[in-house]
Amino acid sequence: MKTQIEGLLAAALEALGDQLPQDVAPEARVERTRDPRHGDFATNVALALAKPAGRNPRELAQLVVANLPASELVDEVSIAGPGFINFRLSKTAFEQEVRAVLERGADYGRSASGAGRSVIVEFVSANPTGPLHVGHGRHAAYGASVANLLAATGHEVHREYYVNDAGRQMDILAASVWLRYLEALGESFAFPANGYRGGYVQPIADQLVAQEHDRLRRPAAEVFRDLPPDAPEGDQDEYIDAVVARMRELLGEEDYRKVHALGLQEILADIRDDLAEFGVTFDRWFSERSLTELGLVAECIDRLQSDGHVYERDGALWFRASELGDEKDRVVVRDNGQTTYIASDIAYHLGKRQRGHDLLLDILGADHHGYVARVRAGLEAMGEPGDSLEVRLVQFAVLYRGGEKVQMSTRSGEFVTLRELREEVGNDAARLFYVLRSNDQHLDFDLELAKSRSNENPVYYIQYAHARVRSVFRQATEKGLGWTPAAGASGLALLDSAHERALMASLGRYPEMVELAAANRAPQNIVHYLRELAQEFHTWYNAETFLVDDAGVRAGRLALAEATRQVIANGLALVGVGAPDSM
RNA sequence: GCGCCCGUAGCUCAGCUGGAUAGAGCGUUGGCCUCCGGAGCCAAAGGUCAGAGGUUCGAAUCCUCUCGGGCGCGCCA
Repeated sequence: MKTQIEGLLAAALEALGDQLPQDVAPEARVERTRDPRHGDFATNVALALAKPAGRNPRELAQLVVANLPASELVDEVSIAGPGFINFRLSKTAFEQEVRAVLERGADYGRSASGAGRSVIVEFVSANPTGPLHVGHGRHAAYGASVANLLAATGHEVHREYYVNDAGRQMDILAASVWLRYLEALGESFAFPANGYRGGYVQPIADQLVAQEHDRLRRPAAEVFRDLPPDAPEGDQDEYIDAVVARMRELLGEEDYRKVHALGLQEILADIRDDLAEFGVTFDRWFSERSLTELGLVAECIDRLQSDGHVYERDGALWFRASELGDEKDRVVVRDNGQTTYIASDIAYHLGKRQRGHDLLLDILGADHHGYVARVRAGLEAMGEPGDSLEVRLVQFAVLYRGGEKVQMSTRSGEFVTLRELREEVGNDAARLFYVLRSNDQHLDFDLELAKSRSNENPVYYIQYAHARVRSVFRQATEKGLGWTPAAGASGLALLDSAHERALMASLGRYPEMVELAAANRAPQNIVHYLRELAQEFHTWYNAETFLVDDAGVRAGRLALAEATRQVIANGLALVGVGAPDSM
């Protein structure tokens, strides 16, 4: 609808030709009005052009209006306030839009505005050292919704999970698995303070027992001989690193790798299943280790070196990030010869560009904001545009049960997992609650509210509207009242209540909402829109009976109801929430 | 100390990249089922958009400062 108005306006400006400044000011736009008394759409072109044209805005507005081509879509054009041009659309325009919803079905709201643009969305990317917790759930829901929005607007979208399988945390996981294995075989000792103590480690250790029996068993006395003290007397980090080193020494690299791989494989499988059940899938799980194994990190460092972007100091190799917008220079190769995560990240992001993606969209935790300048500097050093990287930060989610905050601590292994949350409140409620708030706003996630079956809960409120339409159609069938889209389309002309007109107008806004939400990476726009749409539907439902005797009116009302259902279903799909036939 | 994010109704939050009289939900108060699903609807009350400057036809929105909250500032990822 908006595009059609823009078309009319463009024609008018064209007709005026050189009577106006050549360049239409970029801030000149066609927008929805907020107040229905101002019609349906308004444009500020006259205001925007007044200054460059050196003319009175109202006078300009009259000129524009006089040159607007006639259209059956517009009932009235008026000039208001300082020089706004208001358009009141015709009933025909609204009916046409409802027909478009019925014709395009699940495709209604999709556009090609992003066609030809390839976006790689990286999200979740949680360390595979344990199950996902509720914070990761927010990343998953947000990232998946944004990816859906981009796909719906025609972008070519690639979803990726970066697997941090190369770092120290993974070594600690391997050690934790092995120690639980030793315990299972009867060794006894104090579990390291900084090891992974969560219950999920045990089944992996048990599997190791089943596979290897006691082949990897070593006496505890040998394992812990002459290690530095653990916390609280000593340093827990130093201690756990010593345990890892001892493990590698006692098992040898091959068997060490075996345990490491088992831990990684099991936890990743769990994460993958968890996300899949949550409706979140990836096109690729990208291994950090593969970057090193394929020599891409080394290649990247070579390039930095030959282009003069690095220097040596204190035995380490430093990247001149501060010359490219970062706060300080960063170590890419440590004094022990190991590359740092920054080197991997640069290689990884460069690879994303080399794979042909125009936009690299990273969804990261708010605590990673310092990382942005680093990677951007890296991309620029590699000759890639810094603005090809876009980062959206997701703020923390805090769980509440009723009014009580649910305490969590990763350290003790006492955190609520995403799986537990999903089992408690259901996937639909979880998906919707996670994207209800703007990503850069802290989220208070109330478990009781998410479970409640009342109008406090937007999930049920929106789904209920969808189910109600289905129910009405079931009733119609039972009463032997048939309905066809064709009959519905012609029946629309018979609808003229304020509720019906308002509902039609809201349906027509959907494509703009998708466009907007995609551009702003703001799935909450869709949720809020759906809530309003459901509200208008419920209001209409209470005010009017659909299954009336007059076949024409009945067909029209069913058409409008069906179109509403379709848009609700389309919108819910974007945020990964189901549209049930009954509840 | 420096950097990033946030501050909107009693509570939880929207606010369409600067538009016309700032909106929802909950909560509070008062109404609506012989009728397609009451998991619903209608109505009322509730605001110095943290504060102060600035930019302009026009600011919750953009800029500066102040106050308050969160998060960063490793040869960890």
